[in-house]
Amino acid sequence: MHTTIRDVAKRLHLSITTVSRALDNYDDVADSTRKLVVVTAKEMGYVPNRAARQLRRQRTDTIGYILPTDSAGTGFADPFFSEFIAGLSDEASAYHFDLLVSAAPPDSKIEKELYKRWVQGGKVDGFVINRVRLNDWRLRFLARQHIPHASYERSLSKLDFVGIEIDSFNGMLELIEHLVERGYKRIAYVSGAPNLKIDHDRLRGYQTGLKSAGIESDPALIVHGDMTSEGGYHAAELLFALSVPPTAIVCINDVTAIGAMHAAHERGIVVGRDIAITGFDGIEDAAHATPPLTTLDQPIYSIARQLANMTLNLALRKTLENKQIKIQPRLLIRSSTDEKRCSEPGKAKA
Amino acid sequence: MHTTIRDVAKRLHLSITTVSRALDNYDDVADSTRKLVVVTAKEMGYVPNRAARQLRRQRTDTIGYILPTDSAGTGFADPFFSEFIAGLSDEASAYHFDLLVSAAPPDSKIEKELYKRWVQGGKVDGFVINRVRLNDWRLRFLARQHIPHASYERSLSKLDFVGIEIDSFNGMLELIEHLVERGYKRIAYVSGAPNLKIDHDRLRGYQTGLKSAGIESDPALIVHGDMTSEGGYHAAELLFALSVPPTAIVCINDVTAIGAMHAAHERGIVVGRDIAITGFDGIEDAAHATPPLTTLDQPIYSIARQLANMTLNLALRKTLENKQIKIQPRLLIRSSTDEKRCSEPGKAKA
DNA sequence: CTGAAAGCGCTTACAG
DNA sequence: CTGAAAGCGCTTACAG
Repeated sequence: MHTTIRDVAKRLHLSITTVSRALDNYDDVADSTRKLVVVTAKEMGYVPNRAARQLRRQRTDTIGYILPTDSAGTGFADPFFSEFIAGLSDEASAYHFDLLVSAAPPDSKIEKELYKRWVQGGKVDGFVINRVRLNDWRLRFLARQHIPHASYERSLSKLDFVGIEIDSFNGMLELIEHLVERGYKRIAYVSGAPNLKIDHDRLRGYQTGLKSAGIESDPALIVHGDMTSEGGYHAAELLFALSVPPTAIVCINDVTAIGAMHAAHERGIVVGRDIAITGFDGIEDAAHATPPLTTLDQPIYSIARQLANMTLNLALRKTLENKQIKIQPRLLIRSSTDEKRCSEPGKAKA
Repeated sequence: MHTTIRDVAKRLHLSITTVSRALDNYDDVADSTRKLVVVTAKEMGYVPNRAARQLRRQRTDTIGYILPTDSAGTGFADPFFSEFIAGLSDEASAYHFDLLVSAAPPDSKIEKELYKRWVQGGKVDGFVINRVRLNDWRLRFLARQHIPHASYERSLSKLDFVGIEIDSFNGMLELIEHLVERGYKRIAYVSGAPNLKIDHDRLRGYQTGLKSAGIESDPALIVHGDMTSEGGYHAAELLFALSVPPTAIVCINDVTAIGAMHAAHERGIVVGRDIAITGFDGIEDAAHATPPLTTLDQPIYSIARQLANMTLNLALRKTLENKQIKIQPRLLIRSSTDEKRCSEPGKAKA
């Protein structure tokens, strides 16, 4: 179909061996030959066939990432993932790696088969994983198969961990402290999925934060979301329907918080005055929400780049400088918690 | 490394030919043999090596998509792309295709090299393209090379077009009509990039809509954004600084509108009362904005699935039922334009 | 410094 | 119904 190495060799009356070596910068090729080959190859538009190279080299120079979509498929609209994928792509490109992407609902049969097929079929050299679950079969599977991978968040298992951890726990402590300082006491939490590592950490941070402030935790104030705006909206509605509603709502992530703000707004509750609402992520839209959203910011793009970097370096059998990176979220205080606090409409239940 | 077809054949004392054919459902294999092969292959965890198959079949069963990122890389946070990629992945998976993703700034050298490398290196069988430019080299290039592709939006060129078009023009007419009906007359437009097909259509729709309503268009009311919230924010600031600011702002997309709402809010201008703001896309966060955003909704996920479907069917040399699909955006009227209109603070300039 | 040859793991005419 | 063989386009020990 396209120009092959054979075409280039023929044109120059050289062997394909020499052409291949010239292009790969082996040092046992005459300089004059190399130059000739390089120029001619470029001129002829020669690009090594990917499949042939993969087959011969027994590696793919490709990393895989599987999006944690809903089973519904639609409504998968968290800008977190746009940024994350952009980061993965850019880092992969910088190393002449490719990024293979697919989508599957977390913990589904589809997910399992995808990972297995990609591993067995030799589609990728390694994986980047996020939205890690507390007990995540992916991590066990990849470790057992000795497939390079870097994950955002470690699971609870004792496995060797390569990846990045964000200190959600201390971030939440700081956030709760901020809220308490502003006078908020009846603070609710909207979760993502209970088996997510980040949810686990953030909930613990929330609870410990309350305890440190001497606030008794009220189970009615912990409600389930699903990390979407829609979920945040419904969760907030439940909270507002309580006999003693919260005066602050801490959300697992920004899009959840945006949904919660919507629910507040619909009831005429003014965010930042009547109620405080907070997020986690630092997506661009959070800065532009009405009012701008107080959040724990994490550098999504950069995290993605680092994860891709770890994975591809593992795939290249290089030793990593840092196998485990810890990052601190940065508390961005904005108007959604910034105005002078309202009076607490009631006391926390016993 | 992994189980190969040879391993399976050896175990069953069959030739690799027979194993291959049994697994591929050729009809000249004894039923009993086929069953045996299928069961054994599954048991042994055999998955055909992707590179070998690609090399032999001379096709990749992979479609490519290149994200139009900023050169900066960071801040690429439009949920449009999360949904779009989810759609591409899901459709590709359904046909046992893979999705290769990379990122490059529009019209950059990097973009050019990526497309060329992917084509020459036989990395993908076809492409899905969006954010089409008026005069888009990608479309010319892929047509010339006879590479299957489907694009979201056609360019201005006369090339055969396979893909989806959205009727931005009539959508905007309808939107402007809605605004005029509500009494808004001084209507501004925040653009994306002037060379984008969608921007071209939407701007024309805006202008024609004004004309139909007998409103003279004021060049000062047309300002540049960049399809991000940040861009929308700054564009709106410019508009608010005009001696006679607009009473309505029509934005190229939803995230731009969210940024514009922020700018309004910051100046104490109440959106939906003091000013109308509209978007385009129908992303989830638009429904949850404060106030919820009036927008022209398009089914992003489904569009992506259809584009992927077109591309992979072209790659499979099947004839498409519809080479060109036109869709109508759906006007979703929400509170950002819904409240009773304010008095116009001034007359349009001559 | 250069080339002939093997082989990566498949698929697919072709022969029987 | 089954198998032996060629060949997809590379890379890389090995020989000279």
